Amino acid sequence: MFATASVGNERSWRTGLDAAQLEAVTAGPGPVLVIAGAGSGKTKTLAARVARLLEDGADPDRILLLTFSRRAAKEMLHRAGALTRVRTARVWGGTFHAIGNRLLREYGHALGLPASFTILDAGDASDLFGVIRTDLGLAERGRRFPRKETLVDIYSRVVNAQEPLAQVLKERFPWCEQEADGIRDTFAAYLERKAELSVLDYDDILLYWRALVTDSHLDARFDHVLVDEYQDTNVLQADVVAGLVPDGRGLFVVGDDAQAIYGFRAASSANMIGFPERFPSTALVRLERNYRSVQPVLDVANAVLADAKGIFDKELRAVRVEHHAARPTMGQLADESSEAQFVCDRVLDHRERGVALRDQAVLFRTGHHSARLEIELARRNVPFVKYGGLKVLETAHVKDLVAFLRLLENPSDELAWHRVLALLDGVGPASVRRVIEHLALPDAAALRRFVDGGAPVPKRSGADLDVLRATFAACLAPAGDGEPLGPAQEIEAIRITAAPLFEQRYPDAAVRLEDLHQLEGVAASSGSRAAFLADVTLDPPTLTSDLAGPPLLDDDYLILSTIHSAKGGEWDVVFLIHASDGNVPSDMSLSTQEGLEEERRLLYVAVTRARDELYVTYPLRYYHRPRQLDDAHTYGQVSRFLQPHRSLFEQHVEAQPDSLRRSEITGGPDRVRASVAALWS
DNA sequence: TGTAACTCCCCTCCG
DNA sequence: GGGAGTTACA
Repeated sequence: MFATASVGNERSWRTGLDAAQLEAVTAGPGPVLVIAGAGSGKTKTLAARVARLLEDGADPDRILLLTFSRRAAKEMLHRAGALTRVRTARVWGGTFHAIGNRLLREYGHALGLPASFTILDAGDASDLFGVIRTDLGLAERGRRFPRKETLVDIYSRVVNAQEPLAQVLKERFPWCEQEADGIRDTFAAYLERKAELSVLDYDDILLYWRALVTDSHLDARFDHVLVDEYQDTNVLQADVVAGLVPDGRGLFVVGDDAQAIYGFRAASSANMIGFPERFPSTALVRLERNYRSVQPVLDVANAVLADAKGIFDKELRAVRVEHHAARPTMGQLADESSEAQFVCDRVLDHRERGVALRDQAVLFRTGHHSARLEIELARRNVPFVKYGGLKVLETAHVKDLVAFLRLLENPSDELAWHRVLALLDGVGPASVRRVIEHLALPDAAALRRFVDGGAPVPKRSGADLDVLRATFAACLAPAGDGEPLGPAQEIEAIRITAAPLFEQRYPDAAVRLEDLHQLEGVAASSGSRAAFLADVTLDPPTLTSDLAGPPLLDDDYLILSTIHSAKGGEWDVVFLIHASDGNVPSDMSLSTQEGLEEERRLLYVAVTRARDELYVTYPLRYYHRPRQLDDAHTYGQVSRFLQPHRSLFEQHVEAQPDSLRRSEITGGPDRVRASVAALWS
C-alpha cells in the first residue's frame, strides 16, 4: 500500500537528501560508519539506504536492520517502503534480542539448543537466583549474601561486558567481594538449572547468537546488515555484528557518541569509536546539519554538551530559519502537583493553537516521575500513552497469566508451576515443592495428569485446586469442533475460569482482569502461543489501561516517555519534567565520573527531541522527599547541567504556596533563595 | 512443619 | 507499594 506513494509523483530514495546523507546512502557495500548528530536525518538516511539496496536488486530476505526497539524498526521499514516500489515486507528488522530469538529458533539446533525454549525475563531470572540462593544455603540468617536482584545484575554485567567476575565485583559491587565464592557457586548452578529447564535468559540470546555466527559453520545468512544506535551496543552485540559480516562487507552502522545512554547495560561507545580499527576499510560519513530543532533549543543542547568529557566536538547548527523562535522555558513550580497542572495547561494551550497531542511529549528520568501527571491527565480526560517504566509483564497478575500459558507450552516449567500454585489459598513454597515432586517433572504429560488426578495440597486449598484444574481443562479441551484454542482464547478461558483465584488474591481484581482482557487483543495478533510469549517477553507492551485507557487507533493522544525510551523520537513540543538535581543527574549515578557523564548525555538526548518548543520544569518541593544519599545534591534545584545556562531560558517562577514553611524547603532555604535571586541578579 | 501476618527497608534506565 | 525477613499461630 505504501508503494502507491510513488505513483505519479516519482519519489525515489534520493528525494530530499543532502550531500552528506546522499554520500552515506550511496557509499560502497561497506563497512560504512555514519556519525550522525541529533536531528541530522539518521532515520531518513537508514530508510533511504534500505530502499537503495532494494532497488539495486538486493534480496530483501537477506537484509537485516537492527534497532533498539521494535517501534524503530517498523518506522524505518515503513519509510523505506515509501521510497521504493520494491516490497520491504521480507526485510528482517527488529531488536538484537528479537532477531536473535528468531534466528535461534530456526538455526539453534546447530548449537544443540532445544527446538522450543522459553525466555526468562529479568523477573524470572531473579526468581531462579532466589531459589538457588536458598538451595545452596546462602540465604541464612545473619549473612549478608547479595539479594537475588543483585545477583542478576552482577551476572548480567559479567556476561554483557565480558569481564571476569573478580573485576566486576571489585569495580562495581565492592560490598559483595567477600562473597565471591558463593556468587561463583550460584552462577554455576544458574547455568545448570537453565539447561534443565530449557530456558534462555536475555543474555543467552546474545551469547548463543554470537556462538552461532562465530563457531558454527553456517553460511552467511545476510548480505547487508544495518545497525542503528551503534553507540549503544555492548561487546557482545558488536561481536554478533562482526560475526554476521566477518570482513565488514555489507555492514552499515549509524551512531552518535553524544547520545550513548546505555552504559548500565554494558553498552560502550568504544564500539563506535573503534569501528574504523576493527574494519580498516571503513568509509566514514558525518551528518552534521540539524534539520529538527530551532536554534534556541540547540543552544541549550550545545551548552549541555560543551562541558562534556570524552565526546568529539560537536556544535549543532539549525538548518531551519525561524527568526522569531522563542527561547525554551524553564519552569520552577511550587510542588509536584503544580508541575503536573502547569504541564497539563500548556499541553492543552498548544492543542488549542493547533499542535496535536501526539506532536507533544512529556519526558522524565524514571517511570514513576509521571505518576502525578498521569492522574492529572486522567482527571482532565486527556488521553495519553506511556513508553518505558513499568511493563505489563512486570505486574503480578500478568506474570500469573503468563505462567499459565507457559505451562500449556511447557508442562515441565517449574518456575511457572511455582507461580500458578501459589495462587491457591493455603499453598506456600512447601506445598509447591510437594506438588512438583508428585508431578515428577520433567514430564510432557504432567499437565494432563494434574488435571485428571489433582495434586497433594492442604485440605483447605481443595476448592481452589479444583478451580485450577478446571482452568487447565478448559484450555486443554478444544471447544466442540476439535480445533485447538488460539492464545487469545486461552487467555479468555483462564481469565474467566480462574477469576475466583485472582479475586481472592488481589483486592483490585476487576482492574487486573480487565488488563488480561486487553492482552487478548495482543495475543490475537501474535498467531501462536509461543510467538505471543516471545513477543510479550522481548517487546512488552506498556501498561496504559489503568488510567486513561488505551487510546483508540487514530485517536489523538499525548506521549509520555522515559528519556531512554524517547531515543530516536521527535516532537514539536517537548516537556522535560522533574529536571531537578538528583533526578537528572540521578543520585544513583553520582558515584562515578562516567555515570555522571552518561546523565549529561541523557539530558542532551531529552533536549534534542524538541522541534519548536522546549519546557524544562522542576518542583521546588517534594512532599515525599526522594532519599538523599549525601549532601552533594539537592532536590528542588534545577539540574546542575542546566544551572549555569539559565540565561538560555525564559524563566517561569511560580509563587510559593502560603503553606510552604521555610524549614520545609527541600535543599535548604538558603540555596533555594540563592537560586531564585540568581534570576534577577 | 508450613503458612499467614507483620515489620522494615528500599526504591533507575532496557531487552 | 512491594519484597524480604521475622514472628506467631495452625
